[in-house]
Amino acid sequence: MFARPQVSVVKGGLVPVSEGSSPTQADVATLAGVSSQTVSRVANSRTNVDEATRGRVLSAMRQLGYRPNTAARALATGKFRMIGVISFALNAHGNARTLQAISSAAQDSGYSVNVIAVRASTGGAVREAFSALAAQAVDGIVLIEAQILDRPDLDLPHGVPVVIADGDLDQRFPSVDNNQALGARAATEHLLGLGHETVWHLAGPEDSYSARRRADAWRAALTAADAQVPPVSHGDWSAQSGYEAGRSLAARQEVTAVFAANDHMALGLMRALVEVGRVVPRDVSVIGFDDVAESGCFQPPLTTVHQDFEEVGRRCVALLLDEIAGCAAPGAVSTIPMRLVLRSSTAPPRSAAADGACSGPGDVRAGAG
Amino acid sequence: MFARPQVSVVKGGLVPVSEGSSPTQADVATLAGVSSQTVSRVANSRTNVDEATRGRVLSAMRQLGYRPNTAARALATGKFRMIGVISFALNAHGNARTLQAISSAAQDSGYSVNVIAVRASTGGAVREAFSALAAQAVDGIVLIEAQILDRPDLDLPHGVPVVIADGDLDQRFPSVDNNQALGARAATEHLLGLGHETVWHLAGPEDSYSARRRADAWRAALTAADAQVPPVSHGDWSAQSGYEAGRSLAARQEVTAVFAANDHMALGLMRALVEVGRVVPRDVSVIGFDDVAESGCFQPPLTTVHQDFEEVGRRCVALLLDEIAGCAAPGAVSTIPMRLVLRSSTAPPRSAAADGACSGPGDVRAGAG
DNA sequence: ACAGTATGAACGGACACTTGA
DNA sequence: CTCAAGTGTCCGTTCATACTG
Repeated sequence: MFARPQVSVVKGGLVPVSEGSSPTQADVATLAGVSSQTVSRVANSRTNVDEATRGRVLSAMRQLGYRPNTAARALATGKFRMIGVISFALNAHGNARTLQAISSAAQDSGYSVNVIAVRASTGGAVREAFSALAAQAVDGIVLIEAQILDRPDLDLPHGVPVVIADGDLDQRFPSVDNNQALGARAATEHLLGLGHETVWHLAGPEDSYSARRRADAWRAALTAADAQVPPVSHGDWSAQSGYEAGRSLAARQEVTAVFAANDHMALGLMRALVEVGRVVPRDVSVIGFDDVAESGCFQPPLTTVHQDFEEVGRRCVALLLDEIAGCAAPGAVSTIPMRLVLRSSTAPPRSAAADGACSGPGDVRAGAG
Repeated sequence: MFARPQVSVVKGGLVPVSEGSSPTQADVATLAGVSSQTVSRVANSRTNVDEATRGRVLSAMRQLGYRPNTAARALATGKFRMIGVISFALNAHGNARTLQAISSAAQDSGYSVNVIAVRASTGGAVREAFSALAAQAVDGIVLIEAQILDRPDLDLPHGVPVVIADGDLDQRFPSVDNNQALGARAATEHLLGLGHETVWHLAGPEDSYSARRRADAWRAALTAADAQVPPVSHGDWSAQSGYEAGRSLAARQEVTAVFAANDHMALGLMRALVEVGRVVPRDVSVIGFDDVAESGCFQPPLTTVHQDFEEVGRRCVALLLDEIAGCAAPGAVSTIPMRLVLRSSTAPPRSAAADGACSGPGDVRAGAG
């Protein structure tokens, strides 16, 4: 029972303790002349503290630059006030915007955000990310872009609240979704409405739920309109992949309208069309998906489907916080509407005006497959 | 000294404790038949544990799905194994990529990442973000895009290791930088080398260090080549702003070469040029900055300066970890090289072949200012 | 009695010592 | 005397409970 070695002794007077390490509740208490218990009450804005006392404590806190130690608080309460976000490719446009929104919303609710960028989609990496880092110091988890869940071996730890953004297929978790089907249908119907006999589709990767949902809706819209369903090409969301897939599309004279699963692939496709001398939208109409900020400056400005990623992020946080609070709706799906943004990359098919000149299959350059 | 209420009693046998809450060190200890101290030793891979014992503990941990409680560990060690990242606009291309890289690198070193997206650049918001959230549960901080630091009233908390990515001007903190000057100079010299009399500049926002550095290097390159320095226009990095600023540029017949401070503004500029019927690169050469993934699919494919954001992220983490470890180099600046990517948006000026036809100032549409 | 405030035990782990071979 | 394992107390907060005026 000697003098405790660590705690700086401020017995004497009102010397502000300003050593290297941050001040503790006890330091504040000493300075304010109250017990640390009272400081805790003030820090958590409890009721039963005298106004004058509260004021003293508050000013002591300010003077010392006191910040409650989150680790200690977390240990004591079992709550971390932190949400985890797991995502592939944070640099992907939509994911980045969603993350930004999540971060803002979390801050507003006094939560901080722990991001994990999963590099490979190897099941192990995801699970490890999940359990190792997130499950521990986090009150809940948002999973963005969840082809992750595709692999059935990935059992998410139960007990930890989870929300899936844009990717769930089963109903195990609440999820927030852009209304992909609505958007894709609107896009397809827009092109059909312009008079195109059918609409081709440049889809996203096969293991992406978003991509799959867009493709399904496209197919359904075509079928509903009694239009033929052409074979789909797949890209990986990148402009480059859109260009590569676009070359075959561009070579087929019968292609007059293409719905690309995102704006960047649409850009690549348009590049491919330019290269073979087909002009958009005169010869081929192109429609994108996402409405990335710069799509209005594409050449030509791209007609596309606008997604509200900010709203997705906000709702994810709201849902997750509900789950954390205990008022969980197990399979709740929150759906965000999308809208078509009309610009200049779509038009009625040329054939509507003058047909006939269309040369036969001899003109087709790439493989007929 | 009654039975402790919380800790589940596993006295009897080897019943795996699988209640709702996660197992503790003590649970593992009980199951393995050792003291919790030994479990701690195994968890931290200390040497002085018998191999057989270690094995027993390890299997007990596995059986229980034990994960050390990060809060408790942080409280005991004073280390959080977490780095904070503060950034404006996470959705901005470069920032997102840097964050992605930071996240990967941090994971590799066993750190997790706490992101804070600062919404407004109001000094208060930043400081609050900084001290309130980050300074607390974090071992160090990476600041991305630091016009933040511009305001002198923002005193970063001392004691917390900080690294600045792409934005420091003073030498208070170690920083990692793309070699903006090199890239901007290369871009300018490339255009000059093609025979353009001078190069115009579409700069980024005035309060961005990156933008400023690029503009400075452009100016220096011009001066070094005895070329006139035209007035600069400013955008906000967005394609839209590039378009708006680009309209004045496009209207001036004397503009034959423009260096845009990023690819998206270059895209907007090209759009503006198209609208007045000037073709790139025949009438005007355009060069961008960033080399965003899709710039090769622009119309025409954009010549630009490639930035290695991944390397920036990696180095930020490395530097920060050094600082945390104590081997800090106060004003260390780590610079990443950039390289020019030649595509199809630049060419010798048209006047080099045939001039004369250039109509006078009467043709200029927008204000001459 | 009642308002406020002080007290001591967790929370789960790490570490400096101490003890047992 | 060395190496394995155990004991005790602290990290900074919260919370239930006991205590003052």
